[in-house]
Amino acid sequence: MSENQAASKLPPSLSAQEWKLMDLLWAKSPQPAYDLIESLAPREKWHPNTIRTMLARLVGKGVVGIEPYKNLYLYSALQSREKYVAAESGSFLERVFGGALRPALLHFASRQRLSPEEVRELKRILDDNTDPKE
Amino acid sequence: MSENQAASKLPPSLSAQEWKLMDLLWAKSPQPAYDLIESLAPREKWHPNTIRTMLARLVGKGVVGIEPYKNLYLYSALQSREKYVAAESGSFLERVFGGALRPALLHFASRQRLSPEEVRELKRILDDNTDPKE
DNA sequence: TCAAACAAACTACTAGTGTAGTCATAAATA
DNA sequence: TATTTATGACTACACTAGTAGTTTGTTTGA
Repeated sequence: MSENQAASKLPPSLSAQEWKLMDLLWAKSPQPAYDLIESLAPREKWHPNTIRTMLARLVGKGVVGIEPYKNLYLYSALQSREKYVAAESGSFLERVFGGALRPALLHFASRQRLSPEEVRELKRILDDNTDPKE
Repeated sequence: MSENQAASKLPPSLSAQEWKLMDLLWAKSPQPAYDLIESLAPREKWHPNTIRTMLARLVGKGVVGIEPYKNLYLYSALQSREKYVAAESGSFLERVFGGALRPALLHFASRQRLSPEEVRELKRILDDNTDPKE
């Protein structure tokens, strides 16, 4: 089996918990386990070892990199957040909306009151997004 | 333990596979296992028993109802699809976009070329959605 | 120098999911 | 009626994730 799935098109999916950990690494990499534990343990009420185990598993999956530094290890995100956002969005779209973007947008847009400013921004995005040729 | 989680605010989450099964039940309920197997087994290449097991588990979770009919059972979706769409959308938003709707919308809107008509429709949705007071 | 404290590694246990095999029973058919 | 077949129930097994305990090695202050 291939050890390095890091560069694969299909990144191993992340659980909700793993997202929380990864978010820290996406915000700052590399970091020692200690810092991650300090941030997450109280907030999520996780045991330090829980976080270490998660880290080890993410390293095993090739999602997180590990490098020795002094007497400990530094961990870093190997995959871009964007990649995961795209992958998750895709699988979400597929699962829930059968892959159709429009119903998803409609759902999200109608899910919450948007401020006029947000609406304006979205419209601008929509305009930019429209294929000018048509 | 409570047997009836059916009416709970937090429906048990569905896996991607379970969504596929539920989509059939959302399209038509009730249905005998046979019909579901006939639809899914070839398309998904699942063993009939796999589908029966999934059904049994969904029944156990209170997501699917079961009623005897002649010499077999009919299964039906107990939860509305909308409820699951909302729940999944919420957890997706939370996980990937930290619960913030706007970045999610931006992401989706910029994810794909939209046709002018789609853009128009979305704008209309946005207009309808805007709080008129502000 | 010796013990406390921390890092890392290893181990463990549960619940859920994917996937199906096996068994019992009932129904249909040769 | 004896046999095949369809249904449903029960059992199984691997894998992952959540969650942490245990062990061991290392660092460092008393």
